[in-house]
Amino acid sequence: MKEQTLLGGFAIKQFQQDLIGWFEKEQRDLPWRKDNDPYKVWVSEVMLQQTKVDTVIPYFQKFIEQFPTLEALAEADEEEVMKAWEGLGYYSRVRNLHAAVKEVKEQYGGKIPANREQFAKLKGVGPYTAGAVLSIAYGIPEPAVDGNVMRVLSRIFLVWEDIAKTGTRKLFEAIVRQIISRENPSYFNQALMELGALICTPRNPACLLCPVQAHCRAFAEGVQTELPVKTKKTNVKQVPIIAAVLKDENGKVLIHKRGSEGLLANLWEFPNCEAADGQASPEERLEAFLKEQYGVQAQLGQPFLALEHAFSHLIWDITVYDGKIAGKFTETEQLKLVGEKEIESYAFPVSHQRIWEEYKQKTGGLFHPF
DNA sequence: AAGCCGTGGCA
DNA sequence: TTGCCAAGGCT
Repeated sequence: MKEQTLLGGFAIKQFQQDLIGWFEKEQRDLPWRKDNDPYKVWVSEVMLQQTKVDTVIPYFQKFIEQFPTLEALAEADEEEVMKAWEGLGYYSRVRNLHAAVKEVKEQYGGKIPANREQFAKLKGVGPYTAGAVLSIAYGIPEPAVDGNVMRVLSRIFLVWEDIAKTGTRKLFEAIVRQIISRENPSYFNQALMELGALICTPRNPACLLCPVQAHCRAFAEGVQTELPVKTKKTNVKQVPIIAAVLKDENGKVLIHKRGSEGLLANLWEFPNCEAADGQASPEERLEAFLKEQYGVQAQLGQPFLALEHAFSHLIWDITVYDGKIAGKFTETEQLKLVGEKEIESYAFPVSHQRIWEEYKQKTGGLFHPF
């Protein structure tokens, strides 16, 4: 076995002691570490997926205040839950969490299952989240392999596999299963991640302060900055977007709810479409789109804002017009006219929050009849 | 398996 | 300024 080759001569007990001892002394005081309530641990782990601790803290506190228990979240309205996630990104996380929590309430009597088989079946619960919640909340010795853990272990055991590849995680899980503390799997897993966040960082790891320096093969060979191996691919394409803040004769604003799949699913937005490459003028194109897709007769005014918004895989170049709604149309669940005050209770992506902020400034928040 | 899915911070 | 990165999961 490859793992056993890797582990040859490795002082497991001493490593556990050094690692956990350091964590007991140096761990950060974080809001989700105040107790081991499985629900709160779960919420924190979902929020922390691909998201920095500093970003998560205020969201976590507000979320738990608003939905203190699994039942409270299960019974909450979708719109309210989306709003609580507004600005955090990766919005399918919260949709899946909401569905999963309902599932736990109905199928497991509100108790989060204490085994990987059942827990990992829930929506949005993958191998990492399952291991994290099971070990932290229930003390079960399951691996919780995230980016931190792969980085730390790749250095300690000199693993040159590409961590960008899907299958590589399993190799690290196999290692963790052999070295995890059976006495305190919670601290062991958390310590590995905390070490990755504070000491064994991607660039300039603080090896001189590292509690497990003596166990680290990368440090011994002076190659810690070459690990982990991670292939990158950046293929970001630009997408031109035409958007509009449209008011009716009463000064109400038209907003649209995005579909339930894909980018920014279920979030609200100001009506917009992709700009054509050349041909028709942007104004005409958006007006035609509004008529065809929404049955809305609109008359665009002037562009008042141009902004660029970068996602991980694409860039929106948005030109925003003001304008007015000319005729009647039918409001639906996805297409609403709302008052200026009411807008703030809907969840918008950051790019459209910016549009609204800018619009309010330009108009002084007042109705103007063009 | 590889591409999709957000956002803000930092060198 | 630009690219890269952060406690991943889904399809």
